[in-house]
Amino acid sequence: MVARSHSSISSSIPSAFCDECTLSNICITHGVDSITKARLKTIILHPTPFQAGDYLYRIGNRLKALYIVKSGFIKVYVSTTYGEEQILGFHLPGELVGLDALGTNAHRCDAVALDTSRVCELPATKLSEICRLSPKIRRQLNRLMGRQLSHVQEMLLLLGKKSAEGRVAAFLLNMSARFKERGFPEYEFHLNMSRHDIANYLGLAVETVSRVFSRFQEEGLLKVRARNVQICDDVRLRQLVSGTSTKD
Amino acid sequence: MVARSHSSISSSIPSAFCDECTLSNICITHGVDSITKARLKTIILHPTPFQAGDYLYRIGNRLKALYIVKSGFIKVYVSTTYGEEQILGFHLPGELVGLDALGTNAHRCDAVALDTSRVCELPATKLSEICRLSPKIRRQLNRLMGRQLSHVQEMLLLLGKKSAEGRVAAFLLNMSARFKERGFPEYEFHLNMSRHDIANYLGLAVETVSRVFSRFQEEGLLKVRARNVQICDDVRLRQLVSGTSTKD
DNA sequence: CGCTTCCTTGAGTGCTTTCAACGAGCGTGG
DNA sequence: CCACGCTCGTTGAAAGCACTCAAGGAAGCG
Repeated sequence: MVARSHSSISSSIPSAFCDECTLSNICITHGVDSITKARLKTIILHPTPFQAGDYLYRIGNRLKALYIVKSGFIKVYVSTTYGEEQILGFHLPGELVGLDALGTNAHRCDAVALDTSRVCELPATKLSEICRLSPKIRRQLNRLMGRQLSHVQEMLLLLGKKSAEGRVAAFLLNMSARFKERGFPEYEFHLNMSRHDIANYLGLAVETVSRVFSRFQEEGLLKVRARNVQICDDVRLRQLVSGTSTKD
Repeated sequence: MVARSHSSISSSIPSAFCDECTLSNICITHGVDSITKARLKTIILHPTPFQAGDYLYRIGNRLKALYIVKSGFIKVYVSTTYGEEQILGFHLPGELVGLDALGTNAHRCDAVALDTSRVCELPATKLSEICRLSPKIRRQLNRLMGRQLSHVQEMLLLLGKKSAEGRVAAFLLNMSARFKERGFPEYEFHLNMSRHDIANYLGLAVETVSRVFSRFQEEGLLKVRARNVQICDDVRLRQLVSGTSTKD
């Protein structure tokens, strides 16, 4: 049976200042010297938490700030004029949100909280100052953009080459790894997003996701109860991801 | 009939120095003051041209340099251990290649020339110096990363939500726009890549791409002769791109 | 308790893939 | 010069995977 005390990732509340923050090891400020940290402290804001459904920013908004997720869960997506949406990612605590606007100074995505979410805010007006502060920070920003690029590229591989089963398996393993990084159970977690969101993210129909979940459960790879997932056979899941599927 | 003098984009040869380079208006150095440009001149290298099939870098290589394409055509792709490949993009003159390594200092893609290609080389060791040179350059680098991110995100939408026809139409219009930016005919151009590459890039089977090309031609949207393409009805192509297709 | 949203499951359709064959273009070598 | 083999691109026929449509169950909320 799947435990039910899981929304835990939403209730982890790092303290307000970097040097005491429980996320510091995966945060942008990781490895920065204490002087710089002190100056960061004067720059970084801590706005009131976003509630589920609140937008951090919308498409077209001028870049106001970059956000580091402290707790909660952020969904980022693009939508076309015609109303189609494509979810680009789900952001967990420790991750930086808003980089999409660095190029044009205007956001090209929507970012919405799926859960009560606390964030640290790096005001855009202070960004160049932050970058001047230390080469370390510059490198960190580059690293984070690089990581984001890398993630999106993985997604391209997923959407371009993998079957429905491969995509869902990859998604679950990815979530698992990220929960683990954050000190949460690796093989038993709560998905904050709806099946609809998962389907959209993976380029599938809702029904297909549902069916794959069911099939995985039948085959003993998972135990699924609503949004609670327990991974029972990560080895086979990994095989499904790498397993060549369709085309090419 | 499609003209045949097209590989022209490979034979445009900007002069070696930025201030005389015919690409300067779309290059990373655009808008930089002359002092900085002079210093860039001392940093930027001009290696001997890459031949078709030559690799600029391979997955895992340490970041040696960023490359600005001066002429030719670069294909960038990831490949999994199992041998699957996913093409991430095709780079035309004026575009920056190698950003994927900024995060980890190691490349996560392969980059190969599809044609004889000249490049400018920004040595990685000089990168931080370049960044220190001017905030303008920093911003340009950010802009370029942002643009890349933005492009990959568009691709996600394409692969996640569009039908085969929509994908091919979007691909053709994208190429068209980029040729136009570079002063080449907008509605008549040569595709340097194979159908196989196009298919891979768009997450389709080769045969599907071929069929869509044929269908488009039958319907008077295109004229296709081998790799030469003439766009006859860009309006309907645009409709095909935005036209909602499958799922969601 | 009824409403709504979310999720699941079934049946049928269809788009894309797969398998297969063929023509064209091209470089090689007899 | 032409045959040969190769890659590339096209086309046809058939199969399959994922989608659409439809219905019903479960859970949350006023």
